[in-house]
Amino acid sequence: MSLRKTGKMDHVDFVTQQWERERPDLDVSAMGIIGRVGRLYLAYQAEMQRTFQRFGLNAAKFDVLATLRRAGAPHELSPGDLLKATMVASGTMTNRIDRLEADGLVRRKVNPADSRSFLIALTEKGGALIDEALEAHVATQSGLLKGLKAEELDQFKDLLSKALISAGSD
Amino acid sequence: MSLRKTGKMDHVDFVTQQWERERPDLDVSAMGIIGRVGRLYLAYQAEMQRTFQRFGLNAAKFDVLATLRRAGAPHELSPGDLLKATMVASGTMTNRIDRLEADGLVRRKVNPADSRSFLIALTEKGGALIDEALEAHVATQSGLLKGLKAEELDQFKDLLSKALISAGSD
DNA sequence: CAAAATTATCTCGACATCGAAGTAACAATA
DNA sequence: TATTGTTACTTCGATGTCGAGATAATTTTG
Repeated sequence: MSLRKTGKMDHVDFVTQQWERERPDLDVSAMGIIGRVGRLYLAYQAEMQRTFQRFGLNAAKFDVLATLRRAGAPHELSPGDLLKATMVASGTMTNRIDRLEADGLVRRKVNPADSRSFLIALTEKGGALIDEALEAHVATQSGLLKGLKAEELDQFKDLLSKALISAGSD
Repeated sequence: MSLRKTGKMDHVDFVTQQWERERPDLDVSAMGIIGRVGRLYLAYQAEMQRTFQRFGLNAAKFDVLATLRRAGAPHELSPGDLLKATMVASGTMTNRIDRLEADGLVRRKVNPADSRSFLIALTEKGGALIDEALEAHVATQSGLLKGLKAEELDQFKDLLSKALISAGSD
């Protein structure tokens, strides 16, 4: 590695520059964007996780509790509903529910409409916890973006939406 | 859930709207950005993984092979160097090297400068594979962004850099 | 109404990751 | 050179995820 990080170069620039030296035949311009999306995602995850931990949660548990909470009263969804909302595999959701149930944050109720299924309901404890954790979470998220002006945030959201469409998502 | 997805609303808009109904006291505007960064990351990962699989690789293996390749000849780094470059835990790197070695894509050579360490070297097979996979990878990345114009890409990169700084990364 | 197909969830083995503790080698000091 | 501290990597147990197959209930079909 003969290149060095200097001046205003971040890690993605450094990698890109290495590729330009080693494989000048390749167009690595897209890597500059996709690489930064990845770094940004990791930075966000790391910071948000700190918030979750303050409430004894992790991203997985928060995800399920928040999904139940924002579904509205009576804060009950079937495992299948939760699966669709959270995009994890079936066994993963079973595991998450098991752990939340062990923590006393949700409980499995019989589903009168379909006894293959259940209703996963927030307990009083779970509801109180997610309401509190959510407030901290949105504060954390605001803090992560506080370096951008309102106009930049609007532009950024537009470009993210366009990028999602370009990537064939949503 | 009484809200419905309609018109040009993506999943993040849907979630945000649920929160505005359930917790109108909270400012969830940051969620619209951070949520999209997350969705975009997942979309990119999913698509890039398809490319890796065509070469019998996954993101973890590609990551290590690419790091060795872009380091330049003789394509050898110590496990510690690879650790720093890839940001995984030490045991994870040991595991990755073990698997790549089992595939015949890298080999552990003695490090003449320090026998606590090794040099992880691309084999001929590994070097040929990563060169080929890399070409497909940059093509995949370009395809993921093809819906954005050159000017939009420039703006997007700037905003991502600003967002990284705002998040305290790099 | 019985049989077949579908649906909803759970089980379980494979795998990747983390990170603390262990082992071996190097470096610094007296 | 003997001791002490540091560094480099591996080991290993805990955790989380995936996804194919198993189980049980519902729905469809004849």
